[in-house]
Amino acid sequence: MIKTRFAPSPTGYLHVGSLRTALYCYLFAKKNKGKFILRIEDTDQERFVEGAVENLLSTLSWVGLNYDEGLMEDGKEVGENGPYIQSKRKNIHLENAQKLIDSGHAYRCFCSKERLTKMREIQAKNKQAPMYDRKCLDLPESEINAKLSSGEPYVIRQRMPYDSIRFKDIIRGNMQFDGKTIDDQILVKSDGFPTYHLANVVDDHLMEITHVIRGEEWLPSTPKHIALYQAFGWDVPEFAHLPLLLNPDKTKLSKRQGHVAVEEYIKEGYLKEAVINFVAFLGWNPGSGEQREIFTLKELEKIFELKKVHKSGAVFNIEKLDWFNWQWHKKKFNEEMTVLAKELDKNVEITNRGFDFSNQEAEEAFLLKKGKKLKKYAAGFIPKEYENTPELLTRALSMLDEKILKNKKETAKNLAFFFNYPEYSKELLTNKKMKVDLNQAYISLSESLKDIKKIEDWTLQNLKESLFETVKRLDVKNGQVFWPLRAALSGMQFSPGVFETAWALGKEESLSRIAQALKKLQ
RNA sequence: GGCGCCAUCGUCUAUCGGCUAGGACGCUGCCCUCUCACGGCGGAAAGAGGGGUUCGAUUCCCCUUGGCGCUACCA
Repeated sequence: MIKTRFAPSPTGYLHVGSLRTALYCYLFAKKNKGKFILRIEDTDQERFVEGAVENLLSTLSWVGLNYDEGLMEDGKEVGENGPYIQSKRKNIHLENAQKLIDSGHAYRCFCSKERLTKMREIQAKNKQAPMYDRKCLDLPESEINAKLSSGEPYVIRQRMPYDSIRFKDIIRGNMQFDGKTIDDQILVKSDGFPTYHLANVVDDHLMEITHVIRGEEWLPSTPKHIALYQAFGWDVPEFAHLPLLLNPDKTKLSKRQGHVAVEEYIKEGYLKEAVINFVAFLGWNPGSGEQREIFTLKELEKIFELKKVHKSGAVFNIEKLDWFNWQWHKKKFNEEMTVLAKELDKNVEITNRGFDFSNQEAEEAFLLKKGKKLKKYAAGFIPKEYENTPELLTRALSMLDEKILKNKKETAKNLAFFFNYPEYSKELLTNKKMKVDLNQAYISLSESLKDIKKIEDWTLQNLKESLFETVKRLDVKNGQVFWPLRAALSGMQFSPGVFETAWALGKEESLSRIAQALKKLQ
């Protein structure tokens, strides 16, 4: 049975790079009908951050990466190989460290940090690789006991075998490291806690992890881990080292160059589907000429292959994330709107341009419901004062679906003109390209005003009919009527279309704005 | 400095030795159109360099160059 694990350390938040690691671990396990487990690696007491574990778990659950074993959100642990919080496994680690001392694969080191620093300085000066000089390797038993009983602090170091170590990485193929260049790793710190290296190996073994999938930054320490497995006499798991996620300048993705915490993206309103989809494609691709890019988690579970993960790092390109987000927003919203439209009108026709309703009532009801839905989507980006006229707000929002779905942060900006008629010069009502001069604008506005005044039922349909009638009567091009009218209604160079704008504003306000525009032209 | 990893458009990538090097993001032209947007159709844009192997290399090997990672009593 294949078993993978995601083993984050709770240092504050879930990093997007970690999210991808977790995703790949999850996908690989799912694809192979294996198990995915979560272990908290909190052996570094100095870096402990309050609330970090909770944060990690809730973020993981937000994206939907469920695990079969590990610490659950309610604080309970699930699985037979617990505890899944590393600090609770301290004794297990220490027992195993002792075994290593007994078998000669590890030794106590009493060197002070000062001595070690000095030693490294000298080595650096001599252009040597900084490595522990094994001063404490062959300390006589009597001396060790004396130091121990006098309470001198010590660490436990792994005695590296100095043989060259080879292994096969699933992603990178054959790896080889010269054993002589590998430092005697500290296994247990002087505070009595194990380091990552010991704890990770012991726990992975005890938890029966078959595939260690982790970031490339661990590649150089993999030989140390393999040496440990061998020292213990344990089976060595398979390794897969994932390429790094990069900043635009190609350095390891960091906080300094943009958002790196998954929760930031949640806060910004990114959809989990988009985040997962985007992150899955950073460093992996279904290959075989597949050109589709939009995939659900479920679909990814079926097609994911570790062997197709790349070797080189991938730049985290926020613009592409935005595109994925937009695709997903659109997809989900359209699905919801289709359901809604069918509910309201059994005979609605779905065209690639939108919905054709069989009756006006259905369309009007649809628009209002759509507006309300969008209000929820853009929650937090709508100024409070707009809530004072909720009907206007709903109608206005219903016309801004694409803009809101694309970037809800600009909702207030897009909404403003509906609520406050902007100041503008009469030139806005003209358009050279469309052959609308001041005179034409005056004619178009006064004639269309005359027509729409007669509309009793202020519906989108009626507005369209009425205004096309105006165009026909004046015998001009659509734009010659619609441009000045849209400009007059919105007071803006860019806005939703005429019909939509007029409909949203309502009859009274529309007539008033047209009248005000006409005044400018007199 | 030492050790290691990596190398196709600006970015994410396809290619299992035959390539007029494909797609996506971004950029851009045109069309649609009452503006913006959406949508549709195009365009510019890539195999780091040098050696091999081969009838033929982006693809396999070597070197160079470049980039990155690790080099803590952090993970």
